[in-house]
Parts: sequence; C-alpha cells; structure tokens
Amino acid sequence: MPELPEVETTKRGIERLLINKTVEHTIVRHYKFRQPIARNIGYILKNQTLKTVSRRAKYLLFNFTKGTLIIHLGMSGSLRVVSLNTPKEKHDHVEILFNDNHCLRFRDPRRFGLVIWTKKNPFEHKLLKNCGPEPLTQQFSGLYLHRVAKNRTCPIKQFIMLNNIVVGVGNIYANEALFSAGISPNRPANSIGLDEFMLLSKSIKTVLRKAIKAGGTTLQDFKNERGDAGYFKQKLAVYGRASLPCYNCRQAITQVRIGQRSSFYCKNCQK
DNA sequence: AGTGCGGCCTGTCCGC
DNA sequence: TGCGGACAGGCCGCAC
Repeated sequence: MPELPEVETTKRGIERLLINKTVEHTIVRHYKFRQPIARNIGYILKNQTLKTVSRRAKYLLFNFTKGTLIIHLGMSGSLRVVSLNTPKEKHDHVEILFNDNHCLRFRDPRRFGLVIWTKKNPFEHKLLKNCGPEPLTQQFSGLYLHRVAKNRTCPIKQFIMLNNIVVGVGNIYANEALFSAGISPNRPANSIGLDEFMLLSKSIKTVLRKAIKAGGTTLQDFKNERGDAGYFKQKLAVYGRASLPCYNCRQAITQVRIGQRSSFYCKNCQK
C-alpha cells in the first residue's frame, strides 16, 4: 500500500491527532522486522512528548523530546490512531499508548517495515542520509534529472525508482508518470532528452500531488479509517491494466518485467 | 560507481 | 476443497 502519497496522508492524520501528547505505555507484540525493534523501546518512549511528525522519503519521523522514532511502512504496513478499547487485529504488532487514551497502532503483515529509535539527527541516519531530493520540491526538476542521468544506462523506470536519485516514486507511480509523460519505461536513462525530462519531472509531481489529494479524503476519517480508502481507489491509467485498452488510444496495455518489477505501458503512446 | 540479484515475510489469487 | 506456485505497492546489502 504505502507509496509516498499514503505515507504523507498518514503523517498528516497522525500529526493532527497526537501532537503534544505524551507516551504512557508501549506494547510490542513482534520484534522481528526488516531490522529488529529495540527491546527497550517501551522504556525509551515512556513519558516522552510527541513534538512534531514529519516525513522524509517514505520514512515517518516522530520527533519526541529526546530523539526520533523512525517508522517505515514497508510493503504492507499501516498506521492508525485508535481509541484504547478498539479491538486489535491480526498483525497489529506495535502499539503506542498516549495520555489521552489515543493509541498509535502499527499493523504490518509482511513485516518489511521498520521501527527504529535514534537520539541523533534522523537525517544523518544511515537509511536517510543518501536519499535524493523530494519529488515535490523545486530542487527536483527536468534539469536535475537530465544532469544525474548522464552516463546512466539503466531503464528510465528503474532510474526514477532509485532512492538516491529521487525518493518516493514507487512502482505504481513510476508506471503512471511515464505513461503521462509519453516515455517508454525501457529507454536507457541517458537517452532521454532535456525536454522529455522536463515533462517527466512534471508528470511525477502531478501524479503524486493528485494521489495525495485523493488520500486527503481519507484524512477526515483517519482516526476510524479501517481500510484502504483514498488514493488507491483512484483510476490508474496503466498500472495493473495489462491487455486492457489504453485510455488514450485504445491499444492494449503491455506488461513487461523491468528490474524484477511489473511494468505497464502503452507501446503506441509511450516512445 | 553502477547494476543485478537474493532475501526479508504473509496474504491472495490462479490453475490443477 | 485443497494444494502448490507465482506474485504483491519496498528496499537493503551484497557480489560482480
């Protein structure tokens, strides 16, 4: 589920509900994730106040009084704010209880996610320090892409999914943005011209902004949200539409594997 | 340095 | 209906 728009939506929802609240108790039911959760996490978080919640790439940063809790949702993770007596579901692995009877629940069936504590500047953390620019900033532009793609032969789709090039572009939105820009996902990154990169950077921004906006409808109900409402329901132009007609030219959408990932595009519209 | 691949996990879906 | 296998929206770490 979690591509950047969902992480951003989650961030906004949590921030609204939990800011300035103090941790009373933490329950960890499963410690084994992409990295194991620190055994003393409950001790660390106790009595700390949540100052702000921010996002870098797909990492959520919970800035507490004495440090930062970094959470990544991995492939199947989700966070919800619930009241104390809300029945827990399978795979609700971590629960942070705050002093207003609100509880932050981390559910992650596949446990590809991450919950780490750091006392230091989180941006200097090994996992964050090599991240490329945020796609929704001015820093991320066609000019930038053109510059960093020099000498890079890997397919453009893989290229825009590299976190050191630009963060937050996952498989779905890489496919969607390339369709929107009319660029074939197979093209070597260094074969893309500046004008095309301008278009591509704009497409990435637009696709992500739209998705965040759609996720924003979830925001209203964040506290009680049960499922996958929000951006995921929006119409995707190519992702998951193998052999269905292209919305633009009606030709069947092609599915191929690029860098081990399912890729969808229109051979007619994307050159 | 860039690229390609294996691996971490569970859930779901499809074909037999 | 049960079972095996493929696949899933991420990303790290390793080998070449």
